[in-house]
Amino acid sequence: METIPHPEIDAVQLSTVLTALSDPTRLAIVRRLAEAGCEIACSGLGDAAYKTKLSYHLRILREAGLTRTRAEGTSRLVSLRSAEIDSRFPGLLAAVLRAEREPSDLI
Amino acid sequence: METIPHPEIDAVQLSTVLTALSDPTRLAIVRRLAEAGCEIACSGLGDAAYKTKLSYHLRILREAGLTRTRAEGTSRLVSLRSAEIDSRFPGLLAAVLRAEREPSDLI
DNA sequence: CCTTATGTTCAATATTTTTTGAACAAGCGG
DNA sequence: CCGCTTGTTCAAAAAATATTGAACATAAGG
Repeated sequence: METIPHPEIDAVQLSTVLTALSDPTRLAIVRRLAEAGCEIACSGLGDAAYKTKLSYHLRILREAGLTRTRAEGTSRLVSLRSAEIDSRFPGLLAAVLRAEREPSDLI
Repeated sequence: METIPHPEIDAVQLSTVLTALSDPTRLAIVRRLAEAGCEIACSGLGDAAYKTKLSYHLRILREAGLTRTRAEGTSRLVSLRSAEIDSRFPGLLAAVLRAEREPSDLI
C-alpha cells in the first residue's frame, strides 16, 4: 500500500536537490544512506529524541526526489535513489559524497 | 588594492557552496560566468533595476568561495573560481553546470 | 569642481525554513 | 482489546534568508 508520494525523477529540479543537500542534517542522512547502500528505518537515521525533526527532514529529502520511503509494518524504510539521481544529474551525487565529511554534519 | 575579502579555498564548506548554488538567481549567475569563462562586470550579470539584490547575491557567492571579485575603476569584475572549486570538490561544479538550465532560472 | 555611472551598505520588511510540542495513526505482541 | 513502538501531522514560535529603498562611496569624464 504505497500511499507515500514520490516525485518522478524527470520532474526533479536541480535547485530543489541542491537545497535539500545543503542542510548538514540532511547531508548526513544522505551520507549514511549512501554508505549503507540499502534501506534503513527512520530509527536508524536519527536520534529518537528528535523524531519530528527527522520526519521533517526526511520529507524534504523525499519530496526533493533524493530518497524513497516505503512503509513496512510500523516502520518506514528509507533508501537513496542513487541511480535515478545519477541519471538525472550525472556525477552530482558522487561529487557531493566524495567531499570529505565536515564536523558540522550531524543528525 | 584588494580590499574585498575572499575565503581561502580550503576553508570553503560543502554545505555553504550547496546553499549558494541552490538559489535560482545565483545559479543563473554562476552559469553565465561559467559560459563566459572570464571576468564579467556586475552590470553584465543582472538588471540595473535590482542593483542591491544583485549585490546581495554576489556577496553570497563570493563569501561561499564560488566567485572572485576585483575592483577595476568604478566597476567590479566577477569571475568563477572554477579550478579552485574543482580541486576542493572534484566534479561538483561540472555536474551542476551539466544539468540543463531550468525555466525558473533568472537574474 | 560637478555630474554621472557603478556598486555597496544599512535598516526595515517580507518570506521561507527550521524547530518544538501536543495530538494522532496504525501495526504488533500479549 | 490494550499498551507499546514507530512515525506523522498540525500549528505556533524561532531563526535564517531574501527583498526593498534610501543614503553613501568612489572613479571617470567633462
